[in-house]
Amino acid sequence: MATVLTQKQRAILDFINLHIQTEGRPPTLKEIAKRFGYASDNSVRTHLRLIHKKGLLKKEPNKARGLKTSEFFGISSLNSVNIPLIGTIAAGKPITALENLEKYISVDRELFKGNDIFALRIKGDSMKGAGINDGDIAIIHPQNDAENGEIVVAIIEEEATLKYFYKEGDRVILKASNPLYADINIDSTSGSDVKIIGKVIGLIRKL
Amino acid sequence: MATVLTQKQRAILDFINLHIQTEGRPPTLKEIAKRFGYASDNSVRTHLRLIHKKGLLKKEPNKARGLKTSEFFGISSLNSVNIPLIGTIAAGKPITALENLEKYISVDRELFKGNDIFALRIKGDSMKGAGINDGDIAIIHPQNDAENGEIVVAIIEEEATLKYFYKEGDRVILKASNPLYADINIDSTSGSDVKIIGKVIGLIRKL
DNA sequence: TGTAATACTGCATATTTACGCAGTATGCAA
DNA sequence: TTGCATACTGCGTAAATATGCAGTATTACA
Repeated sequence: MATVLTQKQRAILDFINLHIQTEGRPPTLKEIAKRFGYASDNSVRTHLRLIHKKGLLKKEPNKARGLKTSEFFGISSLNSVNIPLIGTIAAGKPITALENLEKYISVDRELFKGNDIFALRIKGDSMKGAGINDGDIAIIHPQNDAENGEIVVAIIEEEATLKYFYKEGDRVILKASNPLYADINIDSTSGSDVKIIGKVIGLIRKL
Repeated sequence: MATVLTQKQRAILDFINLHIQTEGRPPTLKEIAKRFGYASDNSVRTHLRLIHKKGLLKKEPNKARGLKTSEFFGISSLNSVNIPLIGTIAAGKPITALENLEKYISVDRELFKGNDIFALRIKGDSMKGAGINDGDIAIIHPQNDAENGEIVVAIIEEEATLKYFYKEGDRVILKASNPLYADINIDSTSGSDVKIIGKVIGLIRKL
């Protein structure tokens, strides 16, 4: 008898599990009580005590949201990361600022590795020759430098633009793959408004 | 320029993520302060505010352990689906058979919707004009038909190939975007070996 | 019938936790 | 220099949260 949960207990345990998975934190006693329509959170406590007796719940005393379910949720084994998708660039703001945020998208964490990677909605056809089309989503690793031939994100006149990166001595040349666009030269001496903020490490397209 | 997190901010964000994953709940301000040796939890608060400004952290005010990292925005892990990545086609097997499986990859479920969608590693440059390069991963929705102009996966001589799909009365024409490849006509009367197995709904590229 | 386990209410209190305010220090850029 | 963003301390307070205690129903079961 002592190994099986009653319906109520099962429901409460399920709710706790779900809460952790969706909210990233366990519920409080009051939140559980509210969910099940209990007037007193003490009702919940007796249930929790019983579930605990049956070994399916741990509790750290005197801690806010101290519940732990034994069915350790495998978020650590999660193979995706949510990264911000930047739609438009707001003048004077950090590129990943809230103002620029379109939404979050989920990408495979093995495929696109790195801290602080983000996604950028591409406008225009300057990189069409490289298979990057208008409306595509580029995955960006933030960095200020790159290797020759890599594709970087440059902020030119408040606009994020993709270009091929080439370095010749002290000079940096940004080339579009589309010959209609002129090369951009960045001289280390001349103060330039062009900033390289990252390197393209991947691409996602929705058809 | 603060496009990226500072080292401290990154370390704190990582700690929060790790804490959620290992403990099942976010840390409190004091727990973060203790971890980093701060005497006052207010130090943490300023850091959190800055991380929040950069869009990588949410906070539910007046809640114990109210922090949410971007991993847990929305429905967290439910944000993504794992789909099989098909590397090579083994003769005589269903396309998603184990023999063909390269691995599983995780994709955003909002971006690529549908049951039984799978990923296909693209070989060759027959669709280069459409921005699909050799080595790209195409996201496929299984279906036998399509609309004019859509890109489909056809099995031609035991090889999965991408083609534009066109229908003229009873005839189906498969065109490559690369003019070096001849069109393929499928006549409903003639027994053909060409099979359309799905439609390309998206693309993922690792650079 | 009685008794034990489950299920629930209500209130008071202690602890945890978040937050507001006031201040110091450092590096960096105009 | 001034100004500004980052980095940090310390204190006081209010809200959130857990817990202790006392009690009532209901159900299952011996």
